[in-house]
Amino acid sequence: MGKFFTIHNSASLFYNYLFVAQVKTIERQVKLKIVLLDTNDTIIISEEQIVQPKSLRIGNTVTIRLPSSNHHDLNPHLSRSSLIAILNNNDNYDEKQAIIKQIYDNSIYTVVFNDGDEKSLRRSSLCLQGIRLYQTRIDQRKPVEDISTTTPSSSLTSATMNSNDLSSIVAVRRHGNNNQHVFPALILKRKSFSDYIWVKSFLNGREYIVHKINDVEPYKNNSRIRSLCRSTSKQATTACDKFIKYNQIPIVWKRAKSKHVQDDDNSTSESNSSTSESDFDDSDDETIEEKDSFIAQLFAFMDDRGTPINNIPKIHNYDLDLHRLFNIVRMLGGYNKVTKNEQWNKVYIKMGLPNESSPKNDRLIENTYKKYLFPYEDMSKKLGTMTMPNAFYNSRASTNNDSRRSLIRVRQQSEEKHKTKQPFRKRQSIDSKPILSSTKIQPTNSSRKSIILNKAKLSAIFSSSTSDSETSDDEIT
DNA sequence: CCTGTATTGATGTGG
DNA sequence: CCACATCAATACAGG
Repeated sequence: MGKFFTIHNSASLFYNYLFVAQVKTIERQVKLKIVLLDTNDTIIISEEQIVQPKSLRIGNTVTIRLPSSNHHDLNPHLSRSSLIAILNNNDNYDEKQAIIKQIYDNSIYTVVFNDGDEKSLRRSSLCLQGIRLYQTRIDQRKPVEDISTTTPSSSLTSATMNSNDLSSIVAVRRHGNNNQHVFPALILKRKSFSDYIWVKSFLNGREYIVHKINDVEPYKNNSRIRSLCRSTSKQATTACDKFIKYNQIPIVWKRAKSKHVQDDDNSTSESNSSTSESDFDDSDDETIEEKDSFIAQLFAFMDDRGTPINNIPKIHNYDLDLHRLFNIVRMLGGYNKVTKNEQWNKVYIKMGLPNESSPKNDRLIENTYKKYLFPYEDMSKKLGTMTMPNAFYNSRASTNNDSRRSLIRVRQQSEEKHKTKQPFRKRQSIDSKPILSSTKIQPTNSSRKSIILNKAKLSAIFSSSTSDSETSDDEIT
Protein backbone atom coordinates (compact mmCIF):
# COMPACT_ATOMS: atom_id res chain seq x y z
CA MET A 1 0.00 0.00 0.00
CA GLY A 2 1.84 3.01 1.15
CA LYS A 3 5.20 3.30 -0.37
CA PHE A 4 8.23 5.34 -0.06
CA PHE A 5 7.71 8.30 -2.27
CA THR A 6 9.49 8.07 -5.49
CA ILE A 7 10.26 10.36 -8.25
CA HIS A 8 9.06 7.89 -10.64
CA ASN A 9 5.49 7.78 -9.81
CA SER A 10 5.41 11.34 -8.75
CA ALA A 11 2.80 10.95 -6.19
CA SER A 12 0.58 13.79 -5.47
CA LEU A 13 1.23 15.27 -2.15
CA PHE A 14 -0.71 17.40 0.11
CA TYR A 15 1.02 20.26 1.54
CA ASN A 16 -0.75 21.74 4.44
CA TYR A 17 -3.90 20.42 2.91
CA LEU A 18 -3.84 23.40 0.72
CA PHE A 19 -1.59 22.48 -2.07
CA VAL A 20 -1.00 19.59 -4.28
CA ALA A 21 2.44 18.95 -5.53
CA GLN A 22 4.48 16.33 -7.20
CA VAL A 23 7.71 14.87 -6.11
CA LYS A 24 10.59 15.93 -8.23
CA THR A 25 13.69 14.73 -6.49
CA ILE A 26 14.46 12.88 -3.35
CA GLU A 27 17.55 12.99 -1.31
CA ARG A 28 17.16 9.86 0.58
CA GLN A 29 18.08 9.67 4.18
CA VAL A 30 16.67 7.17 6.54
CA LYS A 31 17.28 6.94 10.24
CA LEU A 32 16.58 3.96 12.36
CA LYS A 33 15.98 3.67 15.99
CA ILE A 34 17.38 0.38 17.13
CA VAL A 35 18.06 -1.54 20.25
CA LEU A 36 21.37 -3.28 20.54
CA LEU A 37 21.07 -6.87 21.45
CA ASP A 38 24.04 -7.00 23.73
CA THR A 39 23.70 -3.87 25.73
CA ASN A 40 20.05 -3.19 25.25
CA ASP A 41 20.85 0.37 24.43
CA THR A 42 18.62 2.34 22.18
CA ILE A 43 20.36 4.39 19.61
CA ILE A 44 19.65 6.05 16.35
CA ILE A 45 21.63 5.17 13.33
CA SER A 46 21.62 5.85 9.66
CA GLU A 47 20.38 3.48 7.11
CA GLU A 48 23.85 3.16 5.70
CA GLN A 49 25.08 1.53 8.85
CA ILE A 50 23.12 -1.55 8.21
CA VAL A 51 25.30 -4.30 6.95
CA GLN A 52 22.73 -6.81 6.23
CA PRO A 53 20.22 -4.73 4.51
CA LYS A 54 17.38 -7.04 4.39
CA SER A 55 14.04 -5.54 4.68
CA LEU A 56 13.80 -2.45 6.70
CA ARG A 57 11.06 -3.45 8.94
CA ILE A 58 10.24 -2.77 12.48
CA GLY A 59 11.08 -5.75 14.60
CA ASN A 60 13.66 -7.14 12.29
CA THR A 61 17.06 -8.04 13.58
CA VAL A 62 19.87 -6.53 11.60
CA THR A 63 23.58 -6.33 11.71
CA ILE A 64 24.86 -2.85 11.92
CA ARG A 65 28.18 -1.12 11.93
CA LEU A 66 29.08 1.28 14.59
CA PRO A 67 32.13 3.43 14.58
CA SER A 68 34.56 1.59 16.71
CA SER A 69 35.17 2.53 20.27
CA ASN A 70 32.31 4.78 19.89
CA HIS A 71 29.80 5.54 22.44
CA HIS A 72 26.70 5.50 20.53
CA ASP A 73 25.34 8.58 22.08
CA LEU A 74 28.34 10.38 20.80
CA ASN A 75 27.70 10.58 17.15
CA PRO A 76 24.14 10.92 16.25
CA HIS A 77 24.81 14.08 14.39
CA LEU A 78 27.70 12.91 12.42
CA SER A 79 27.29 13.96 8.89
CA ARG A 80 26.26 11.35 6.49
CA SER A 81 29.27 11.44 4.29
CA SER A 82 31.73 11.27 7.07
CA LEU A 83 29.83 8.45 8.57
CA ILE A 84 29.98 6.55 5.37
CA ALA A 85 33.64 7.25 5.14
CA ILE A 86 34.22 5.79 8.53
CA LEU A 87 32.18 2.77 7.86
CA ASN A 88 33.83 2.01 4.60
CA ASN A 89 37.14 1.87 6.25
CA ASN A 90 37.29 -1.63 7.51
CA ASP A 91 39.20 -0.84 10.62
CA ASN A 92 36.92 1.60 12.13
CA TYR A 93 33.78 -0.11 12.98
CA ASP A 94 32.26 -2.78 15.09
CA GLU A 95 29.47 -4.92 14.00
CA LYS A 96 26.58 -5.51 16.26
CA GLN A 97 23.20 -7.03 16.19
CA ALA A 98 20.23 -4.91 16.82
CA ILE A 99 16.52 -4.83 16.48
CA ILE A 100 14.82 -2.10 14.55
CA LYS A 101 12.41 -0.24 16.69
CA GLN A 102 11.47 2.67 14.57
CA ILE A 103 12.12 4.01 11.13
CA TYR A 104 12.35 7.64 10.29
CA ASP A 105 12.42 9.13 6.90
CA ASN A 106 14.52 12.23 6.98
CA SER A 107 14.76 12.48 3.28
CA ILE A 108 14.43 15.77 1.56
CA TYR A 109 11.74 15.81 -1.01
CA THR A 110 11.76 18.48 -3.59
CA VAL A 111 8.27 18.97 -4.78
CA VAL A 112 6.73 21.06 -7.46
CA PHE A 113 3.47 22.77 -6.87
CA ASN A 114 1.10 23.23 -9.65
CA ASP A 115 1.94 26.86 -9.84
CA GLY A 116 5.48 25.88 -10.65
CA ASP A 117 6.73 26.65 -7.23
CA GLU A 118 9.36 24.32 -5.89
CA LYS A 119 10.11 23.55 -2.37
CA SER A 120 12.22 21.11 -0.45
CA LEU A 121 10.42 19.49 2.36
CA ARG A 122 10.74 16.68 4.73
CA ARG A 123 8.55 13.70 4.59
CA SER A 124 6.59 14.74 7.60
CA SER A 125 5.48 17.82 5.80
CA LEU A 126 3.92 15.87 3.08
CA CYS A 127 1.05 13.61 2.86
CA LEU A 128 0.50 11.15 0.15
CA GLN A 129 -2.78 11.60 -1.43
CA GLY A 130 -5.08 8.72 -1.11
CA ILE A 131 -4.24 5.81 -3.20
CA ARG A 132 -7.37 6.00 -5.16
CA LEU A 133 -6.90 9.57 -5.96
CA TYR A 134 -3.44 8.74 -6.88
CA GLN A 135 -4.57 6.11 -9.23
CA THR A 136 -7.45 7.72 -10.88
CA ARG A 137 -6.65 11.33 -10.82
CA ILE A 138 -3.00 11.46 -11.33
CA ASP A 139 -3.28 13.24 -14.56
CA GLN A 140 -6.42 15.04 -13.88
CA ARG A 141 -5.49 17.07 -10.95
CA LYS A 142 -6.88 20.46 -11.12
CA PRO A 143 -5.03 23.44 -9.97
CA VAL A 144 -6.97 25.32 -7.44
CA GLU A 145 -6.99 28.30 -9.68
CA ASP A 146 -8.90 26.44 -12.24
CA ILE A 147 -11.60 25.73 -9.86
CA SER A 148 -11.85 29.27 -8.74
CA THR A 149 -11.99 30.69 -12.16
CA THR A 150 -14.20 28.20 -13.78
CA THR A 151 -17.05 30.00 -15.29
CA PRO A 152 -20.40 28.71 -14.33
CA SER A 153 -21.51 26.55 -17.10
CA SER A 154 -25.05 25.54 -16.87
CA SER A 155 -24.68 22.39 -18.81
CA LEU A 156 -25.09 20.21 -15.86
CA THR A 157 -25.57 16.59 -16.05
CA SER A 158 -28.72 16.76 -14.13
CA ALA A 159 -30.39 14.34 -16.36
CA THR A 160 -29.35 11.40 -14.33
CA MET A 161 -31.35 12.25 -11.29
CA ASN A 162 -34.36 13.86 -12.67
CA SER A 163 -37.41 12.27 -11.29
CA ASN A 164 -37.88 13.88 -7.97
CA ASP A 165 -40.84 11.97 -6.88
CA LEU A 166 -39.94 8.46 -7.73
CA SER A 167 -36.43 8.17 -6.62
CA SER A 168 -36.13 9.59 -3.21
CA ILE A 169 -34.23 6.45 -2.54
CA VAL A 170 -30.97 5.91 -4.24
CA ALA A 171 -28.28 3.34 -4.21
CA VAL A 172 -24.95 4.71 -3.25
CA ARG A 173 -21.79 3.13 -4.35
CA ARG A 174 -19.35 2.39 -1.69
CA HIS A 175 -15.85 2.77 -2.82
CA GLY A 176 -14.43 -0.41 -1.68
CA ASN A 177 -12.47 -0.91 -4.81
CA ASN A 178 -12.66 -4.59 -5.10
CA ASN A 179 -16.25 -5.01 -4.29
CA GLN A 180 -19.21 -3.41 -5.72
CA HIS A 181 -20.61 -2.46 -2.44
CA VAL A 182 -23.78 -0.56 -2.63
CA PHE A 183 -26.09 0.62 0.04
CA PRO A 184 -29.44 2.31 -0.17
CA ALA A 185 -29.94 5.79 1.07
CA LEU A 186 -32.62 8.38 1.28
CA ILE A 187 -32.15 11.64 -0.49
CA LEU A 188 -32.32 14.48 1.91
CA LYS A 189 -31.44 17.26 -0.37
CA ARG A 190 -31.26 17.32 -3.99
CA LYS A 191 -30.82 20.91 -4.84
CA SER A 192 -28.27 21.82 -2.32
CA PHE A 193 -25.60 21.26 -4.79
CA SER A 194 -25.86 20.31 -8.30
CA ASP A 195 -23.29 17.68 -8.72
CA TYR A 196 -23.91 16.29 -5.33
CA ILE A 197 -26.82 15.14 -3.38
CA TRP A 198 -27.24 14.77 0.27
CA VAL A 199 -28.31 11.40 1.44
CA LYS A 200 -28.90 9.50 4.58
CA SER A 201 -27.66 6.00 4.56
CA PHE A 202 -29.76 3.08 5.56
CA LEU A 203 -26.57 1.38 6.39
CA ASN A 204 -25.49 3.38 9.36
CA GLY A 205 -27.76 6.35 9.55
CA ARG A 206 -25.01 8.71 8.66
CA GLU A 207 -25.40 11.44 6.18
CA TYR A 208 -23.23 11.88 3.21
CA ILE A 209 -22.83 14.12 0.32
CA VAL A 210 -22.24 11.98 -2.66
CA HIS A 211 -21.47 12.66 -6.18
CA LYS A 212 -24.49 12.24 -8.30
CA ILE A 213 -22.96 10.79 -11.35
CA ASN A 214 -20.30 8.64 -9.94
CA ASP A 215 -21.68 7.33 -6.74
CA VAL A 216 -25.38 7.15 -7.15
CA GLU A 217 -27.82 5.10 -9.04
CA PRO A 218 -31.56 5.10 -8.90
CA TYR A 219 -32.91 2.53 -6.59
CA LYS A 220 -36.48 2.05 -7.53
CA ASN A 221 -37.26 0.37 -10.76
CA ASN A 222 -33.82 -0.99 -10.85
CA SER A 223 -33.80 -4.59 -9.95
CA ARG A 224 -30.15 -5.03 -10.68
CA ILE A 225 -29.19 -2.41 -8.18
CA ARG A 226 -31.62 -3.66 -5.67
CA SER A 227 -30.25 -7.12 -5.75
CA LEU A 228 -26.79 -5.74 -5.57
CA CYS A 229 -27.80 -3.80 -2.51
CA ARG A 230 -29.30 -6.82 -0.98
CA SER A 231 -26.27 -8.88 -1.57
CA THR A 232 -23.84 -6.40 -0.17
CA SER A 233 -25.72 -4.84 2.66
CA LYS A 234 -28.70 -6.84 3.54
CA GLN A 235 -29.69 -5.13 6.70
CA ALA A 236 -29.68 -1.78 5.12
CA THR A 237 -31.74 -2.99 2.24
CA THR A 238 -34.23 -4.57 4.51
CA ALA A 239 -34.55 -1.40 6.48
CA CYS A 240 -34.91 0.50 3.31
CA ASP A 241 -37.71 -1.65 2.07
CA LYS A 242 -39.48 -1.35 5.35
CA PHE A 243 -39.10 2.33 5.07
CA ILE A 244 -40.62 2.32 1.65
CA LYS A 245 -43.46 0.03 2.44
CA TYR A 246 -44.42 0.91 5.94
CA ASN A 247 -42.73 4.18 6.38
CA GLN A 248 -40.83 2.65 9.17
CA ILE A 249 -37.87 4.51 10.47
CA PRO A 250 -34.79 2.36 10.55
CA ILE A 251 -33.24 1.70 13.87
CA VAL A 252 -29.94 2.98 12.78
CA TRP A 253 -31.51 6.33 12.16
CA LYS A 254 -32.84 6.62 15.60
CA ARG A 255 -29.52 5.93 17.06
CA ALA A 256 -28.18 8.85 15.21
CA LYS A 257 -30.07 11.59 16.83
CA SER A 258 -29.89 14.05 14.09
CA LYS A 259 -30.60 17.55 15.01
CA HIS A 260 -32.91 18.18 12.20
CA VAL A 261 -33.68 15.83 9.50
CA GLN A 262 -36.52 16.89 7.43
CA ASP A 263 -36.53 15.72 4.00
CA ASP A 264 -38.76 17.00 1.37
CA ASP A 265 -41.45 14.45 1.13
CA ASN A 266 -43.02 11.81 3.19
CA SER A 267 -40.66 11.92 6.06
CA THR A 268 -42.17 11.21 9.34
CA SER A 269 -40.96 14.23 11.08
CA GLU A 270 -41.07 12.82 14.54
CA SER A 271 -37.82 11.19 13.87
CA ASN A 272 -35.96 13.91 15.60
CA SER A 273 -35.72 12.86 19.12
CA SER A 274 -37.00 15.66 21.22
CA THR A 275 -34.02 15.33 23.41
CA SER A 276 -31.93 16.91 20.79
CA GLU A 277 -30.43 20.21 21.47
CA SER A 278 -33.34 22.50 21.24
CA ASP A 279 -31.32 25.15 22.87
CA PHE A 280 -30.12 26.01 19.48
CA ASP A 281 -31.33 29.44 18.83
CA ASP A 282 -29.43 30.76 16.01
CA SER A 283 -28.90 34.31 16.80
CA ASP A 284 -28.10 34.70 13.24
CA ASP A 285 -30.91 34.59 10.90
CA GLU A 286 -29.71 31.55 9.16
CA THR A 287 -32.02 28.78 8.60
CA ILE A 288 -31.26 25.19 8.70
CA GLU A 289 -31.50 25.17 5.01
CA GLU A 290 -28.76 27.66 4.63
CA LYS A 291 -26.62 25.78 6.97
CA ASP A 292 -27.14 22.58 5.16
CA SER A 293 -26.59 24.19 1.87
CA PHE A 294 -23.44 25.76 3.08
CA ILE A 295 -22.10 22.55 4.39
CA ALA A 296 -22.97 20.79 1.22
CA GLN A 297 -21.23 23.34 -0.88
CA LEU A 298 -18.25 23.47 1.35
CA PHE A 299 -17.84 19.74 1.34
CA ALA A 300 -18.31 19.51 -2.35
CA PHE A 301 -15.86 22.26 -2.92
CA MET A 302 -13.26 20.72 -0.73
CA ASP A 303 -13.85 17.45 -2.38
CA ASP A 304 -13.34 18.90 -5.78
CA ARG A 305 -10.13 20.53 -4.91
CA GLY A 306 -8.74 17.31 -3.65
CA THR A 307 -8.91 17.96 0.03
CA PRO A 308 -12.17 16.47 1.07
CA ILE A 309 -13.45 16.83 4.54
CA ASN A 310 -13.98 13.31 5.64
CA ASN A 311 -15.08 13.99 9.11
CA ILE A 312 -16.62 16.82 10.91
CA PRO A 313 -13.76 18.49 12.63
CA LYS A 314 -13.88 18.34 16.34
CA ILE A 315 -12.70 20.77 18.88
CA HIS A 316 -12.49 19.59 22.41
CA ASN A 317 -14.69 16.71 21.59
CA TYR A 318 -17.42 18.75 20.06
CA ASP A 319 -18.36 18.83 16.49
CA LEU A 320 -17.31 22.10 15.09
CA ASP A 321 -20.02 24.14 13.51
CA LEU A 322 -18.27 25.09 10.35
CA HIS A 323 -20.99 27.29 9.12
CA ARG A 324 -21.00 29.33 12.25
CA LEU A 325 -17.28 29.60 12.22
CA PHE A 326 -17.29 30.69 8.68
CA ASN A 327 -19.83 33.37 9.31
CA ILE A 328 -18.10 34.66 12.33
CA VAL A 329 -14.87 34.99 10.50
CA ARG A 330 -16.59 36.52 7.57
CA MET A 331 -18.12 39.17 9.72
CA LEU A 332 -14.77 39.96 11.11
CA GLY A 333 -13.44 40.42 7.65
CA GLY A 334 -12.08 37.08 6.70
CA TYR A 335 -9.13 35.05 7.66
CA ASN A 336 -6.43 37.51 6.88
CA LYS A 337 -8.13 40.33 8.65
CA VAL A 338 -8.85 38.30 11.70
CA THR A 339 -5.28 37.20 11.82
CA LYS A 340 -3.98 40.66 11.35
CA ASN A 341 -6.17 42.05 14.04
CA GLU A 342 -5.49 39.13 16.29
CA GLN A 343 -9.10 38.42 16.76
CA TRP A 344 -9.04 34.70 16.91
CA ASN A 345 -9.76 34.84 20.58
CA LYS A 346 -12.86 36.74 19.70
CA VAL A 347 -13.77 34.11 17.21
CA TYR A 348 -13.23 31.43 19.73
CA ILE A 349 -15.48 33.10 22.23
CA LYS A 350 -18.17 33.68 19.70
CA MET A 351 -18.08 30.08 18.75
CA GLY A 352 -19.26 29.26 22.19
CA LEU A 353 -16.89 26.42 22.49
CA PRO A 354 -16.09 24.81 25.76
CA ASN A 355 -13.12 26.03 27.66
CA GLU A 356 -12.03 29.56 27.76
CA SER A 357 -10.35 31.37 25.04
CA SER A 358 -6.67 30.91 25.49
CA PRO A 359 -3.74 31.39 23.23
CA LYS A 360 -3.73 27.71 22.62
CA ASN A 361 -7.37 27.54 21.81
CA ASP A 362 -7.10 30.56 19.63
CA ARG A 363 -4.48 28.96 17.56
CA LEU A 364 -6.55 25.87 17.46
CA ILE A 365 -9.50 27.62 15.99
CA GLU A 366 -7.31 29.50 13.59
CA ASN A 367 -5.65 26.42 12.29
CA THR A 368 -8.91 24.66 11.98
CA TYR A 369 -10.32 27.49 10.00
CA LYS A 370 -7.29 27.63 7.84
CA LYS A 371 -7.57 24.01 7.08
CA TYR A 372 -11.24 23.59 6.52
CA LEU A 373 -12.60 26.94 5.57
CA PHE A 374 -9.95 29.21 4.25
CA PRO A 375 -9.78 27.60 0.85
CA TYR A 376 -13.46 28.09 0.54
CA GLU A 377 -13.28 31.66 1.67
CA ASP A 378 -10.49 32.28 -0.71
CA MET A 379 -12.39 30.86 -3.57
CA SER A 380 -15.48 32.76 -2.68
CA LYS A 381 -13.64 35.99 -2.65
CA LYS A 382 -11.96 35.33 -5.88
CA LEU A 383 -15.30 34.73 -7.34
CA GLY A 384 -16.26 38.10 -6.11
CA THR A 385 -19.08 37.04 -3.96
CA MET A 386 -19.54 35.34 -0.71
CA THR A 387 -22.79 33.83 -1.62
CA MET A 388 -21.39 31.15 -3.78
CA PRO A 389 -22.91 30.96 -7.15
CA ASN A 390 -22.79 27.57 -8.60
CA ALA A 391 -19.51 28.16 -10.11
CA PHE A 392 -17.43 25.13 -10.04
CA TYR A 393 -19.79 22.50 -11.07
CA ASN A 394 -17.89 21.08 -13.88
CA SER A 395 -14.67 21.10 -12.12
CA ARG A 396 -15.26 17.53 -11.37
CA ALA A 397 -15.25 15.68 -14.55
CA SER A 398 -17.33 12.65 -14.69
CA THR A 399 -14.30 10.54 -15.21
CA ASN A 400 -12.61 11.03 -11.94
CA ASN A 401 -14.75 9.38 -9.50
CA ASP A 402 -13.29 9.78 -6.19
CA SER A 403 -10.99 11.57 -3.98
CA ARG A 404 -9.42 10.42 -0.85
CA ARG A 405 -12.65 9.06 0.33
CA SER A 406 -15.53 8.16 -1.71
CA LEU A 407 -18.22 9.50 0.45
CA ILE A 408 -18.28 12.79 2.07
CA ARG A 409 -19.57 12.40 5.50
CA VAL A 410 -21.79 14.97 6.92
CA ARG A 411 -23.15 15.67 10.27
CA GLN A 412 -21.82 13.14 12.54
CA GLN A 413 -24.21 12.01 15.08
CA SER A 414 -23.34 13.52 18.36
CA GLU A 415 -22.62 10.70 20.62
CA GLU A 416 -23.69 10.26 24.13
CA LYS A 417 -20.29 9.40 25.26
CA HIS A 418 -19.36 12.99 25.42
CA LYS A 419 -21.92 13.80 27.94
CA THR A 420 -19.45 13.59 30.69
CA LYS A 421 -18.04 16.77 29.40
CA GLN A 422 -19.50 20.06 30.13
CA PRO A 423 -22.49 20.94 28.08
CA PHE A 424 -22.42 23.28 25.23
CA ARG A 425 -22.31 26.80 26.30
CA LYS A 426 -24.76 29.02 24.74
CA ARG A 427 -23.43 31.17 22.10
CA GLN A 428 -23.61 34.82 22.19
CA SER A 429 -25.19 36.59 19.38
CA ILE A 430 -23.20 38.05 16.67
CA ASP A 431 -23.46 41.73 16.78
CA SER A 432 -21.16 43.11 14.22
CA LYS A 433 -22.22 43.93 10.79
CA PRO A 434 -21.07 41.97 7.87
CA ILE A 435 -18.08 43.54 6.36
CA LEU A 436 -18.05 41.60 3.20
CA SER A 437 -15.15 41.12 1.09
CA SER A 438 -13.55 44.46 1.28
CA THR A 439 -10.39 42.86 2.38
CA LYS A 440 -7.72 41.97 -0.01
CA ILE A 441 -6.60 38.48 0.15
CA GLN A 442 -3.13 37.89 -0.76
CA PRO A 443 -2.74 34.75 -2.65
CA THR A 444 -1.39 31.98 -0.62
CA ASN A 445 2.22 32.71 -1.04
CA SER A 446 4.69 30.08 -0.30
CA SER A 447 5.99 31.81 2.74
CA ARG A 448 2.95 30.85 4.63
CA LYS A 449 2.75 27.34 3.52
CA SER A 450 3.15 26.13 6.98
CA ILE A 451 3.25 22.55 7.76
CA ILE A 452 0.71 20.61 9.58
CA LEU A 453 0.30 17.32 8.05
CA ASN A 454 -0.36 14.15 9.70
CA LYS A 455 2.34 11.76 10.30
CA ALA A 456 3.54 9.41 7.72
CA LYS A 457 3.10 5.84 8.44
CA LEU A 458 6.62 4.97 7.80
CA SER A 459 6.46 1.56 9.21
CA ALA A 460 3.90 0.62 6.70
CA ILE A 461 5.71 2.39 3.99
CA PHE A 462 8.92 0.66 4.57
CA SER A 463 7.70 -2.70 5.42
CA SER A 464 5.76 -2.87 2.25
CA SER A 465 8.40 -1.35 0.12
CA THR A 466 10.36 -4.47 0.20
CA SER A 467 7.56 -6.85 -0.27
CA ASP A 468 5.56 -5.38 -3.00
CA SER A 469 7.10 -3.50 -5.79
CA GLU A 470 10.42 -1.87 -5.70
CA THR A 471 10.75 1.67 -4.76
CA SER A 472 12.88 2.41 -7.74
CA ASP A 473 15.21 4.70 -5.93
CA ASP A 474 16.55 2.28 -3.48
CA GLU A 475 19.99 2.90 -4.69
CA ILE A 476 20.51 6.43 -3.91
CA THR A 477 23.98 6.52 -2.62
C1' DC B 1 6.34 24.78 15.97
C1' DC B 2 6.91 19.69 15.39
C1' DT B 3 6.36 15.01 16.80
C1' DG B 4 4.17 11.09 18.96
C1' DT B 5 0.03 8.90 20.59
C1' DA B 6 -4.84 7.91 20.93
C1' DT B 7 -9.21 7.72 18.88
C1' DT B 8 -12.45 7.16 15.44
C1' DG B 9 -14.61 5.72 11.38
C1' DA B 10 -13.92 3.10 6.99
C1' DT B 11 -12.40 -0.89 4.64
C1' DG B 12 -11.01 -5.66 4.06
C1' DT B 13 -11.40 -10.54 5.33
C1' DG B 14 -12.35 -14.82 7.60
C1' DG B 15 -15.57 -17.67 10.39
C1' DC C 1 -23.59 -12.48 5.84
C1' DC C 2 -21.74 -10.58 10.02
C1' DA C 3 -17.82 -9.89 13.38
C1' DC C 4 -13.48 -8.71 13.72
C1' DA C 5 -8.80 -7.04 12.13
C1' DT C 6 -6.51 -3.61 9.78
C1' DC C 7 -5.84 0.97 8.02
C1' DA C 8 -6.30 6.08 7.20
C1' DA C 9 -7.19 10.46 9.06
C1' DT C 10 -6.90 13.54 12.55
C1' DA C 11 -7.24 15.69 17.21
C1' DC C 12 -4.57 16.64 20.97
C1' DA C 13 -0.81 16.98 24.15
C1' DG C 14 4.03 17.45 25.16
C1' DG C 15 8.81 18.75 24.10
